[in-house]
Amino acid sequence: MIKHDVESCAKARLAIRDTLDVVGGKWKLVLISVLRSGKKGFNELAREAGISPRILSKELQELEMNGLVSREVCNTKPVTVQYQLTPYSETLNDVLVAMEQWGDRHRQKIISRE
Amino acid sequence: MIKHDVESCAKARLAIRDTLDVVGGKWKLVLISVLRSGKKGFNELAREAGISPRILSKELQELEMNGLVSREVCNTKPVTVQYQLTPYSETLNDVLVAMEQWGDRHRQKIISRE
DNA sequence: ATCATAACTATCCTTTTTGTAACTACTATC
DNA sequence: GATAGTAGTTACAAAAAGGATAGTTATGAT
Repeated sequence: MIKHDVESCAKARLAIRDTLDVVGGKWKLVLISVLRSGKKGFNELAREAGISPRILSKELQELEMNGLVSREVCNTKPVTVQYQLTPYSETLNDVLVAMEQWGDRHRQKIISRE
Repeated sequence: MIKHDVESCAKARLAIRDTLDVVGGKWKLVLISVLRSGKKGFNELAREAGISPRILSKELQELEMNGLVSREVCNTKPVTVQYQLTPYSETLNDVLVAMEQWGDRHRQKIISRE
């Protein structure tokens, strides 16, 4: 059960702001979602997510700083870099799942009433 | 269990984008969170959320358009308006709760390692 | 030597978002 | 009449976010 008094709501607001600070914005959750299908290279990620390199680079750095994504440089012919989710990123599963489900159902709702 | 193949991930990304379109941004979820403690007037909401009237007005309109908040004009001495969550907004509970918990735990994590 | 690929970075620019401050309309009170 | 409270709106400015394009470094293939 969730409390709705003034004090607990202030806490809730703070927590939501914190979450938004880390995974808010247009790309963070999308990138995490993409990375759930396995580690990816930079360009691969850019293609799959439909994001420009400049933004991708910035977003990945932020995700890395927050411990959600790890960057691994591989000693391949042309140096490649692999990005993958960290174990800590799994703590976001509930958020991810909740948003996926809600988005899906909301879309159904919109479509069905047109 | 969650699938991670290319196809289901594309769907997941779409759903996440949809969700972000509706409740993304700096204020939407915060306002919903504030409104969970009961119906509020315009200025009351502005004060509690720390948001300027201009933004508040815009955000409330969008929330209303998406069926998450309802606006009720009351016939009081100075006309007052009550904003409150709709039943449909309850479908966001999982998202809200997940984000509140994650934000809270993430904060703990950050604090404890400083 | 030239071209291609991977992973970025730099520059420039546009759009979106957010904020400030002032102002409107209406009523009630001092 | 002046002032205050409610619910906004308007005009303007600043900042943040996002995007397009080209360039850089490094390596290997042709």
